[in-house]
Amino acid sequence: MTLFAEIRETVLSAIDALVAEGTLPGGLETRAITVEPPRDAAHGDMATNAAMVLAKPAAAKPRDIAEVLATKLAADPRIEAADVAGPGFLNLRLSGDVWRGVIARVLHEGDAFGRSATGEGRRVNVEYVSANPTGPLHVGHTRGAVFGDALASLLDVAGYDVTREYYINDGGAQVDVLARSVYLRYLEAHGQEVAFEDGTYPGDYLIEVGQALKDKVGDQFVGKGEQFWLAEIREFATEKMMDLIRADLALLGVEMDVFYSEKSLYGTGRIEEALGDLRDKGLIYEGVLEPPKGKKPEDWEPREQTLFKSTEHGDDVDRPVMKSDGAWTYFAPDIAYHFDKVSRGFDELIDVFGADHGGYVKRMKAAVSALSDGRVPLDVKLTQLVKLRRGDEELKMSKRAGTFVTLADVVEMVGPDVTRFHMLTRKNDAPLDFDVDKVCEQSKDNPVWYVQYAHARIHSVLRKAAEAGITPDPENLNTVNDPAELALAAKIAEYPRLIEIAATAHEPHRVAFYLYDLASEFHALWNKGNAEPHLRFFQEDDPSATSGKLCLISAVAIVISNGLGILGVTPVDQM
RNA sequence: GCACCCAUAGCUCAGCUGGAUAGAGUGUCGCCCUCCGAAGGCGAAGGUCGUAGGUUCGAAUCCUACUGGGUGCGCCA
Repeated sequence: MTLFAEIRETVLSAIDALVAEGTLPGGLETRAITVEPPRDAAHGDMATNAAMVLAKPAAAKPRDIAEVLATKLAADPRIEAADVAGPGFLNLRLSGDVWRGVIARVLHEGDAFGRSATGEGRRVNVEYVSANPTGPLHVGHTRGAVFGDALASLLDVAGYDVTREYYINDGGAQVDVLARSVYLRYLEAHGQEVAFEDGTYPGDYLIEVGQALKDKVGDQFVGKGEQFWLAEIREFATEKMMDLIRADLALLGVEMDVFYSEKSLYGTGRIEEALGDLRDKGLIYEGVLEPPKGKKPEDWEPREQTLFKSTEHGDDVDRPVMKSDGAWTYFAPDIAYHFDKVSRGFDELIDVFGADHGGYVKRMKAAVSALSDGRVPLDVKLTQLVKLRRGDEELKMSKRAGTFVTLADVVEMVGPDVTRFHMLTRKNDAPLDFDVDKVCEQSKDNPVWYVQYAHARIHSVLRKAAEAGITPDPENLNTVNDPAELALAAKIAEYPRLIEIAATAHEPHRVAFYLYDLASEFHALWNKGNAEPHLRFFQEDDPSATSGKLCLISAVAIVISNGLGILGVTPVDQM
């Protein structure tokens, strides 16, 4: 339980006591009562809206309720002061012992500090990256990979049972294109001149795949028609591409639990089974769709297709699952795939897509809602574009020219830690500027560096103290009592609550912002030591005070390390 | 035409799911910098939270309608 939740319990039992005394009427709804850090620290350590929430049902003035509640709460040893403010807020100031207790707890729990039980062991599946197996990952995929991975870690820390999953789109036309492209490289490896027409992948990365194919099969496909080699090369090339992608992900430290093949859904009855489930629910029918208004395709003709009645589950129009020639649309295997996820017993599903899949969200939610009878929520997180630049120069992507910046390029330029952290310094649904020069800068406006610097600085002090034979010992915590020091401890106390909020909202970027705040406050306290020597962490003639202060900064380092762990960034001890 | 996302300080962005006087970095201006670890520190100015309504004790946050930007819209996945 977080400190905020503990104090909330205290508030609730104070209310119960007031009810028992007859000061407040019984049967009050207390769900809306919150205990939060106030926006302005000058207001105290925590604030509760209890009086305002209870005012109406209790038929009393908020400030009057706040007054009696304040008296009750002030009797608690942990609460030093309870003041009524504004329209009826109750501002609480906690005793120094509470904050010193937080520090001791962090030291005791170590890397378990911040772990939470909010997930209650619920099984959640996070699907991310899922790039087509037709080439190396590029910057866009990088953001999805980092976001999905951090979200998965965040949920794990919050007590969920997390599965990280990659859906391999190896069942559609694009892998045929891949196979044909590899065939061209294969012919090239045999010394032939080849031309890459539109509709093939001209990228250099296929050269070695063509060579590898030659090494494997010799010249048996040369001069043969597609029917002799397409299936085999498709298989061969897809595997090579997945090797490539796995290697790319490894550069970022991303490891999937499950790679799920789209192809495995075809010819195995899985698609038919999933659609059968929808059919049994009366959600599949033959029909003709209206053309989209405004932007009508040139060659629009009304066609009868097999449709999924997604409008019954919140979509705008029904969606085709089968083309007019009887082949499945891409939506059909996706339905089957999500049916499979539901069948595997997940309590929650999360899909991380690129922003260009925005139009796909409603139908996917509709499908999951229908397949699980509303039991399993699906959250789709869209990651917006990454604008990669070096200073004023924009590093452009062009598929036609074959010049696209790959994940490997980015990691090579700035390293995995900087890549990961920076990709998480923006909400997933906001576009991201990634300046490869700026993210490596060593200054305060570079959050990655600033957070790492705080961690390194702390370890530097710890090393220095250790040389003098001083270590952090909670026995000496009573020497930590300056308001500035306790304020830093209070910031640390926010961490577990932040994790719960970020996990519930599926927003890992909050962790990055918190770490920047925490690092700022640590650096500020450090600087304050310049003017006020008693705040310096290393006190020349006072080992016990030093030891107490070491506890405080050790706790900061632990929280930074834990937070960075969620983001997948390695904390450094020196720089 | 429709759907989804976005709009907050000159610039880049936070804002804890409805709370108090809306915050940070950068930029501008003014002081300070013989300081455990240098790559700075303190302070000031800077806002009708895109516009107009609505919901209520209370709105940047929820609802509606507009404006502007992005993404997408039946045999591409």
